[in-house]
Amino acid sequence: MLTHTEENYLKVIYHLSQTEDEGISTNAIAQKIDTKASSVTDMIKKLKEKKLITHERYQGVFITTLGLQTAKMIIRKHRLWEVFLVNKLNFNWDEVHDVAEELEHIKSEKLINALDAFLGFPKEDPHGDPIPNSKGEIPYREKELLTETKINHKYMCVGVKDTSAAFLQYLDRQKIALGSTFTVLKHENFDHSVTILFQENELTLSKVVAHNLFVKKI
Amino acid sequence: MLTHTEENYLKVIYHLSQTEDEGISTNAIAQKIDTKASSVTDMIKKLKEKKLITHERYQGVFITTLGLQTAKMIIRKHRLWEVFLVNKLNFNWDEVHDVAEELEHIKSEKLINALDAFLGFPKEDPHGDPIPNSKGEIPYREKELLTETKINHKYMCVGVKDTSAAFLQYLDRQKIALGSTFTVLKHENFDHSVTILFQENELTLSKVVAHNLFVKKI
DNA sequence: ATTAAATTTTAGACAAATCTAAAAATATTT
DNA sequence: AAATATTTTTAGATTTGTCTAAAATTTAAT
Ligand SMILES: [Mn+2]
Ligand SMILES: [Mn+2]
Ligand SMILES: [Mn+2]
Ligand SMILES: [Mn+2]
Repeated sequence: MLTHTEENYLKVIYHLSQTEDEGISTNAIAQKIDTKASSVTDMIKKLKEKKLITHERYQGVFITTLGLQTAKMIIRKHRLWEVFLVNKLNFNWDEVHDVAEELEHIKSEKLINALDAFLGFPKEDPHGDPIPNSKGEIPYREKELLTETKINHKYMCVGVKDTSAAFLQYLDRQKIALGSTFTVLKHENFDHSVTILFQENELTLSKVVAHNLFVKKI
Repeated sequence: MLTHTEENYLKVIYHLSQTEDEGISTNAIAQKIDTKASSVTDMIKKLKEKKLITHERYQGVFITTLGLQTAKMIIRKHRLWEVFLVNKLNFNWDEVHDVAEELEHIKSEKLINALDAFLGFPKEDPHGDPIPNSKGEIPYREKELLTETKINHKYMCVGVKDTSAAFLQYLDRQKIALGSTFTVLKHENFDHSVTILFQENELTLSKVVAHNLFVKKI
């Protein structure tokens, strides 16, 4: 049985492993968890003891198959609870993260599977992130960043890379939501901003924004 | 901000206070929490420090107004989550307690009020226990134990005093649920069992059972 | 009113999760 | 290759919640 803290560390290690084939560094983990490297070293020993990760001194951390499976179950819970909050309790997509961060630690297989069924087995959370099924399988969905799109093609917004409240609220103000469709008009070479035709208006999105919006050609 | 443990202690103290006007003894708390008296003494100091209880050495514990209000909010959460599990996720009434024991510690005012609304502002949980509203007001409902009923009157089952899975499963086997109606036929003087006419059959319930069933005259 | 029994508190220890400061190992510059 | 900088680990301390064993206090019994 894992503590909340162990689960939070494992989730961070899982996410860092997604974009890194070398060992995950102590510092990288410390930065994500917002703690000290020495605390991470302590926790690494515990997770290693529980066979969730492997680790050699100074060599970085690798997640094991068990760790991977465990992490995916925590992420499954996090994302299902987010769907519940948005679809059933009318939370906005910028309000769900902190609560889901707590709810993801509730330990009941029956609960999470019943919740999954109650929500109609959703494939994605309110930020467009895929929800692992009860076996830990993650549904794949084609998507690319807005920065990588081709001009004069039509796209649909299918996810956000940055899930911070600040970014989500910015999108709300631009009326951009998951499912929004638009045509890419121009990629500005100078500042890498992207101009789109959205709801009959031209809208220019900065590189920061474009680089955090997942879209799909339609 | 209270820890899960502090909240669990406070809830136990609240419940013990309901049937006791003297101070709550260290041992009584220890027994409910399933811990040692010395641990309780330690926790008493913390709860006193936070003004949730008052305490003089060897004199037992009294809950304060702040402690009372805080306890009621935890109980509100516990019971609302139980309603959610039974009404929305199809849990049986004997399966909800342990999960609710975890869910009650999730800290979000918005969440619990949204859940309350989503459930249609229920007045009682799946065991017939009243749900405090957002102000901490507890709806009153007339009820008495089956042992205190009068013969030849009709009653409706409105609650259980013992909420253990074992008792709830016993009631399931007898087909007795909240809302069930019956006529009291006889109080047996010798063993204090109660015979009722329920669904056209005579059913004799032992003292233990009758003393844990709340009913209301109809 | 003593004595005996039960309850409650204190003292000291331990595991979990954190921190600071210092040491050890690795990586980067010159 | 040596010197310097960075990263990582260790050592030792702190807080929370728990425990055992012993002391203090209250309650019950003789
Ligand atoms: Mn979390
Ligand atoms: Mn999400
Ligand atoms: Mn609890
Ligand atoms: Mn209940």
